[in-house]
Amino acid sequence: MGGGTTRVGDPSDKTSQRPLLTDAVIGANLAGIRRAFAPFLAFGEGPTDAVMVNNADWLDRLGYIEFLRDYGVHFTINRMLALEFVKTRIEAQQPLTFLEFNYLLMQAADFLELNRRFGCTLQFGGSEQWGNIVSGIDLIRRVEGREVFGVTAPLVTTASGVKMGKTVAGAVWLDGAMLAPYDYWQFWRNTEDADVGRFLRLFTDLPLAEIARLEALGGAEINEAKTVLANEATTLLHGAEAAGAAAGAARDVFGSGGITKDLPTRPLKRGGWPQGRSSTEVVFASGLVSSKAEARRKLSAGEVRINDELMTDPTKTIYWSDVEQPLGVFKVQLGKRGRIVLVQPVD
RNA sequence: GGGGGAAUGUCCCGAGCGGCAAAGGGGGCGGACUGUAAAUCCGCUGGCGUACGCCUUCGCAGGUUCGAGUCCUGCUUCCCCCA
Repeated sequence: MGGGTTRVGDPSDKTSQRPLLTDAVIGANLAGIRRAFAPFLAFGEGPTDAVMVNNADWLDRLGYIEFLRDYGVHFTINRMLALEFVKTRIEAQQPLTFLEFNYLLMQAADFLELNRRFGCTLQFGGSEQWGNIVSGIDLIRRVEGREVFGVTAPLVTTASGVKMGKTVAGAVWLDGAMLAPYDYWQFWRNTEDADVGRFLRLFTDLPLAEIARLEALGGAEINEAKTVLANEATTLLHGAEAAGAAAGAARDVFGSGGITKDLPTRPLKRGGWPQGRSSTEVVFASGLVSSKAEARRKLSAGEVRINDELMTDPTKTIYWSDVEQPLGVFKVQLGKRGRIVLVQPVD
């Protein structure tokens, strides 16, 4: 956790100055990140358990002179100028601040510190971290005489070049409270054909032979592979039960057109309205749109179905008595086969 | 220290003779076509309101004007050139 490095910000992101975070916020973020990783890692005290540390623990105490003397001596400008991100910035006549230039020293120092404290020998990161990681490897070799390693992965994009992680409601959240398991399952189910094999290898633990069989499926049969991908990925994050429920909900929705309690559900206050609320209010309550104006637009454009009926009048009253039984909810759907949210009237 | 340039719809890029809710892309959402896919074509993409409508946006703060993204002044940040 970069509680220390966050104070200087991400050098590559020049458009937005990263705000200084208070210790309280950093603590909350740390807890949040820990929660996000919990399904995949076992945190604890055991020999193979995961630990999460905050680099503010050692970076904050570091004085400038001390920093220069302990770490600065091991870095030559000659080598740093040869780094790819430095070269490209200089060649492109783009400014490279001293702060950015120093960022990799701090990250290298982190690796060294982790190596000393925990015997950490491998640093993993996105491909843009290559220079930072290699600098840490060099530093550890010089200071400790130990050989350590780095692994980088390319930014994952879809076959059509789109960055991974964007979806209707924003990002693909790992937190089930931010993105319902059903929607997480759907995200994987809607993978592009060309990505299925790659994603199965990257995001599931299936045997390679099985993956090879799945990605060989052609035409509409590839959908079977997508279902497997969705099941596996959702199981890893939310567990087999949630994955099964999401798959079942999908069968009901896309197969029979029915609804189940496993679909995302949002409340709608009855308030002072005894009979019902306008279609705009109901759609807004679903969270499928971010404003009532957008709800009106989408209704008028014929994008919305309520209880399987195309609803084009933004002012039409939806009566409380129109809820679908036995769940007692309105089924709000964006697009003919698009996202579905159940809206439940509450007092 | 001196000179020049730039900041636009809070997703991004980017046009913008003083009348602008603001061109055009990309992205996103929807439709047609399909297989809950891709590609292609079409529509939508500031907020509030049932509605004539109202409100808020162009780095920040003032000013000129009936009226300012557009002109003037100061400030902030960034870039380039000279020293």
